[in-house]
Amino acid sequence: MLAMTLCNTWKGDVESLVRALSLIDDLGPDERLGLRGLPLRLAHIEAGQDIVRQGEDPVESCLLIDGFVCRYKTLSRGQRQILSFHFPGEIPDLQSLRLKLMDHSLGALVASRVAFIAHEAIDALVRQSPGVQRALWKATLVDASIFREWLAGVGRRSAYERTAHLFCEMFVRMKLLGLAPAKSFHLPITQHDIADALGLSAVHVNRTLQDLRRDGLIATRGRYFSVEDWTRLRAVADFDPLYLHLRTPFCPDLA
Amino acid sequence: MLAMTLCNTWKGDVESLVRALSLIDDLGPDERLGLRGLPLRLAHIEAGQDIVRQGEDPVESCLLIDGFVCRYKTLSRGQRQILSFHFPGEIPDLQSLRLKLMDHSLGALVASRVAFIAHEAIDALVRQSPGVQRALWKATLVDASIFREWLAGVGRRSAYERTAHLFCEMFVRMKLLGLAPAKSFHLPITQHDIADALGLSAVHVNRTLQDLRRDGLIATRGRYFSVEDWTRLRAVADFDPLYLHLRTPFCPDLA
DNA sequence: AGCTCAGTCTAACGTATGTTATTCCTGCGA
DNA sequence: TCGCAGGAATAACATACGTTAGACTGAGCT
Repeated sequence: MLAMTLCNTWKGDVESLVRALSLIDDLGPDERLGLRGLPLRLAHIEAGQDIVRQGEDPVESCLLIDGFVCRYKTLSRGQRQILSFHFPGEIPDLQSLRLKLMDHSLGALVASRVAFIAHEAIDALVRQSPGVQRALWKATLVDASIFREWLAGVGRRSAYERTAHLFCEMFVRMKLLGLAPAKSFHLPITQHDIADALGLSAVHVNRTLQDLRRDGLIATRGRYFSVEDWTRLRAVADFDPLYLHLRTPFCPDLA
Repeated sequence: MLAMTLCNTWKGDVESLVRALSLIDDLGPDERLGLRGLPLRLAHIEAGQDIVRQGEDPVESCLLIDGFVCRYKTLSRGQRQILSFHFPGEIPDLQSLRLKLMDHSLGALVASRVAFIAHEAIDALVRQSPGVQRALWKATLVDASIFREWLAGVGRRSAYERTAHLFCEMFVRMKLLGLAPAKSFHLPITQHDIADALGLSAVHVNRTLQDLRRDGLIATRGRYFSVEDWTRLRAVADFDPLYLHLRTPFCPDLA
């Protein structure tokens, strides 16, 4: 199979988007219908490949169907800062609908399936459906809110707290999307990726993970992570899900 | 005079908003007219006072007319992380139009004049003017882009580079707004504020400023800062104004 | 079974930055 | 003119984290 495959819309693909958007805004039947009608161009992305690059001027945005992607910046001396992680149902580069040039890159951390949606199509939908417009704007604002939380974390939290916070966020977001059935979840990222997300070195992430395990807060097996003590993990991380701006407040239904 | 004064609209106040929005999006005559018609509730904010607080659910947003404000988060152990600085003409809490609860606070760094605009009024304008809607969405996206740049800075740049970068950003943004006539500008912030913005300690900011001065990159006199060597400052900071998403690319008209 | 390679882990050492505490300015109000 | 207070500067010391280098582990491939 080619790296990029062109297909027609398959209705099931856009359901994850509807579900993800419903987490932060109330979608009526018309809005759902409008979203379901968006024309999709399906594509496969290999692990490690970029979907969009810093400086480009894309004419479509990318809905993640399956896999795991991150946004990142590359600085002058080659250092990488990961800005966000994204799960199926999210549109990581929705901002390119309004901002002409990409100020960062979007890359796949594992082999992923994405659906490109032409900006023209989104614009047309948004013009005729204020509800969709509202939901999409809100989605970009939640995005920004997560950047703020990360900024505060990198600026003012210790490596230990920061790492705990990342696990809290990943856990809650995955749980809401149905990607973390119980207390454990599959996060296909390396310690190096975690380091680049938290503004740390890979070595120190390793040390910190060991500390978190020793303290009984999390457990890891391969790339499966599990929350061993949600209450304490959350306390250590100073995690308050307010910044995720969820429509229905998250209640940790854990033993 | 009272701390909060109620007044009617004065047309001049909203011109700075029109000007600021024009930096990132092309406003037609209709859009300008719509913006000028927004009802304003003027207020004075004392230095050090909060305008909105984390956790609140405001029903209006705040256009900064005069002064200098910042957004910040307060973490569990009282540490403060400043998330952004804002100049006259900007609406620092525009996001509260769509996001119910504030995930951070907005505070005045000096005595400031602001104009509150009811969310209802903005919503009404946005419904009838897609152009204004577009411009405001874009403004929140530029906001997010700046958060990303700061995140990359705090995560991956040294204190020296990070401080240089802040001055580059402040200089360019102030110049575009007409607040930095020549190469110098008035930034009414303490070294402590700079520390909280860059994720550093105040002591280290002091050391770093001395280094920047020694190297002939900037000069400071009280709270007046000046760029002494734009080319080198920019190089040290790895500053690329792309992330400001300006409509007309910034050309440093410096000797 | 034996490679191979990516990823994890360990160790020793270096340093950028934080902490605490004190002194020194400087602008401003009385 | 003096006194005051907030901010800037300095000094001595502490440490969280980075760097470099190497050994270990396990999943996939032949």
